[in-house]
Amino acid sequence: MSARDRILDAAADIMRERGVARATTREIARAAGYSEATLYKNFADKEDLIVQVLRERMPALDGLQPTPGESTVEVNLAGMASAASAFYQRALPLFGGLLAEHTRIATHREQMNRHGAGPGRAIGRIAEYLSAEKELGRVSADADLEAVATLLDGTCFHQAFLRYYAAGPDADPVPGETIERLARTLARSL
Amino acid sequence: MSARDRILDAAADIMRERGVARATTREIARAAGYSEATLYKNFADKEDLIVQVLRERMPALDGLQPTPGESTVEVNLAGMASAASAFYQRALPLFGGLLAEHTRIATHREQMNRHGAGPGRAIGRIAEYLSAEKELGRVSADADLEAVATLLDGTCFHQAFLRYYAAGPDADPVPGETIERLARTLARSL
DNA sequence: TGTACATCAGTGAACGCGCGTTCACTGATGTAC
DNA sequence: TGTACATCAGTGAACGCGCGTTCACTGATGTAC
Repeated sequence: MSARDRILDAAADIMRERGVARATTREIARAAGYSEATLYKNFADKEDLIVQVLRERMPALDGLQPTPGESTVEVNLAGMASAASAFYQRALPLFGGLLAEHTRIATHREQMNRHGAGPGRAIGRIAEYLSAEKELGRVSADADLEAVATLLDGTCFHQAFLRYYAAGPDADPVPGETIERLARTLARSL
Repeated sequence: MSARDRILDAAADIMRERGVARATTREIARAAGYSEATLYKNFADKEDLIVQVLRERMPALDGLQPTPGESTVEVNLAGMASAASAFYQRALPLFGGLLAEHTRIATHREQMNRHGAGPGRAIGRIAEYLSAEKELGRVSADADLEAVATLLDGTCFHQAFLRYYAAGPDADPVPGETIERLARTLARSL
């Protein structure tokens, strides 16, 4: 494992646990087992390090692609909600610190746009799935699929945020019962 | 207008525009038209100043109490969504910076709890309204009102977040059409 | 009415610490001949 | 096989700046007698 990787790991850990504002180059280097000078041999500056952590250590958004036609739409909605909220719970501690500085938000936004990622991406995927179900006739023809996707993703984000706010980076996952109630309610509108 | 008030105003402005991380005591004092020493005559330390800004300059959450039985439930839902998303758009620039530091989140959370405020408060109010409509028979008896309130508030929060992320503290409000589609979709489940 | 003193809003200038960043250097590992 | 040199990962120690914070001080405004 290269020094670069070890430093990225340490930086992600510290950003997650102590927050971006308290993540100093000294502490990151120390946690990685290197000197600060080595950190600067691998990254142009602290900004660069943070950007690379966000690019390379951001958790993946998996489990958002149920097979249309299988199981029930409600169950599939719940599955996607579970995946999305778990993703946001892991991503927020890394990502949230950006909000302290607008200039840094801008930098990050460009990175994400170029990378095809960024927040709100989940909405598109959920809407795609629902659209496929519509083709199959499993959701009503006049439902507003985009709105349903927006409601589901937005609420998952918010739930993750509330838990992060209340219990920090190691908060429990959003309870299954909550997720099922959200999915059931949204399914009623489909 | 007291020095204290002027300093709170200046601090709120700068936190909103440049972000909490870039809000230094020097710049706040300068914008308020006082010396830093005066700032420290009025506030114990920078932490204290920030806490007071969050307490005294946090925008109000108004317009969340439609009269049950009036207009239509769908229109009332849209009105609440509009109020909530406008509130979050104004609050996020002040509030968001907290996420950079977990210790500061904790301090703020205690303040808010003691104050009876904090995020998620809107959910209760929306659910209350829906409950009154249920009494009046304007929403179906088996609807999950708590879930509907959670979906509405969460999505407003997320929409505000997405706009803040995309366009900074002076982003346009969430479009009326978006809000209406969300309200219409949720109304279908009621 | 004048005098002596207390109070208080406010300040310029400095202090010290923490943090990002850099510099000159070392020791190990190729590599050419 | 040995020698001379290049390369490269890595470091200790320092530098300088920015920022939060404090200190000693000033000038204006009561206030008692």
